[in-house]
Amino acid sequence: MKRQPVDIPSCSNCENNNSIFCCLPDGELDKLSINKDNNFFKKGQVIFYEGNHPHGMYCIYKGKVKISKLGDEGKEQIVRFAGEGELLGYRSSLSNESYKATATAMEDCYICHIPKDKFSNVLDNNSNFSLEIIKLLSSDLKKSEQSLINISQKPVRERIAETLLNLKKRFGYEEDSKTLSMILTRREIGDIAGTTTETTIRTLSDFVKEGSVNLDGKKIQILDFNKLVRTANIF
Amino acid sequence: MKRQPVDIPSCSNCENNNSIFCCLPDGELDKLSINKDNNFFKKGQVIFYEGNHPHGMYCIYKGKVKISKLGDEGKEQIVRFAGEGELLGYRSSLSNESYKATATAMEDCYICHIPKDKFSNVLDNNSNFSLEIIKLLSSDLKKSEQSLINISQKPVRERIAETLLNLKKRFGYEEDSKTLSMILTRREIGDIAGTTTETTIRTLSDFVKEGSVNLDGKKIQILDFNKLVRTANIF
DNA sequence: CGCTTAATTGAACATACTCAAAATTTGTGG
DNA sequence: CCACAAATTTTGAGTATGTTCAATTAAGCG
Repeated sequence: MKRQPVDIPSCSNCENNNSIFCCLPDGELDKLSINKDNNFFKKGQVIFYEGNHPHGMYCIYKGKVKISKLGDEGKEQIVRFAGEGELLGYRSSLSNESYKATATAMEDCYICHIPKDKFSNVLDNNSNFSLEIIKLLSSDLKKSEQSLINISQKPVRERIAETLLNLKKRFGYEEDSKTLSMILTRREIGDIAGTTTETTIRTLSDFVKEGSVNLDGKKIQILDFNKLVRTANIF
Repeated sequence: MKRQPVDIPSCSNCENNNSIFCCLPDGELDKLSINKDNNFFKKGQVIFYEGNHPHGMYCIYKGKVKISKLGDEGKEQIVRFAGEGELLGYRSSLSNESYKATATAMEDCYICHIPKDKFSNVLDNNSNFSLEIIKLLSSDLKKSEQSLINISQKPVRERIAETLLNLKKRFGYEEDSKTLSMILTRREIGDIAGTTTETTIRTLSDFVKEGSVNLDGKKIQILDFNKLVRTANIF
């Protein structure tokens, strides 16, 4: 597979305006653009590793990324996903710490890198932007605490159902309005839900038997959304 | 039990200088003090409930507080503890959201309340302070993600051992240099480690048999710290 | 195609939970 | 300070959920 050449616009012309930068005036955005560079990552490639040191932060221009941590026995736990317009690695960079997780490209990605000092400078001079970062962190923390309580207290069956629903909410369907557009291995689904590959497979095949889901290789179709909500036991 | 009258100093004279406010110049600290008020909470009383709405943030002047969330079946998960000089409820307040957890006094507490607008104002005008808040959130998020992976991947025995070690690190020993100064019920220890009361009791009594711990009612003495570290399987 | 990786299935097993009952501790009012 | 009620701790037995390990089949990729 060859790298597809892509023209990367300046931050102020970036079409990913769902991003956290939208609260910044154009002048400030341009400051970020000055030293940014754009990198191509092929599907499966690692953007940064847990334990290594950051020199700035990444912003996804195109593609999807998984953020994961490694447990003691080498088992992976997927912490979250990041999509277009989202930031990666800014926490470690701002706190001057090593990366606390590994970021891996889930598909071919174009990802901009912004040097730490530029980012810090903009942060210092725009309290609105600081507040956005604080809100972002709060939101991530909320989700992490919710995952904690889910994994701690809910049975695997409910967690896997909820994982499918979250994938739907986060990345939506393909054109057929039922196939999850995020393609994951069974192991990765288990790594989100906090269970083994085998249990994931068995549970998914239960869902098929029950008619809430259809499987076509790695493609997962949600046939009965409400049933899956009931299975997930969400209120 | 009667409320003990206590003189609460202005924030700039507060002896809890381990707090996040230390990066602020005195003038700014005084702004926070203007509208703050101090409240007494008896052991066991709730400072705020998950789901309710914040009007500002709390700063602990004296005492210890537990932060917990309720799972679907009503089982509690203790998310973290907060001690003197630490902030509570600032996330929800800054994000204009309801509280995502419940805060309960673990002992008699004096806790200051600072109105939202004062806090926001100081945040807007002190980028150092914003950065401190960002670092604080990053640190909480890091811990939450670590707990997630622990609960997901480690056996109960290791988690309970690690819980004891964390209680030691966080709150230290009494004068005898071996009794944990944080007193918890067996249920609460389980609510941290993500397990049941019965399993907690059985595991603690295993530790006693193995000589790493001694139990005296709710008081827990750590007899062999290194053994406990090995049990916790921490590197 | 051939090779590597992923998915699937089965059976045995272990960890930790549930439920029930008894013993102990703690808190409170008199 | 005591007595009683309430809460907590403890123990036991049975059990379910989910893991582990091994073997087979299918899919993806160069």
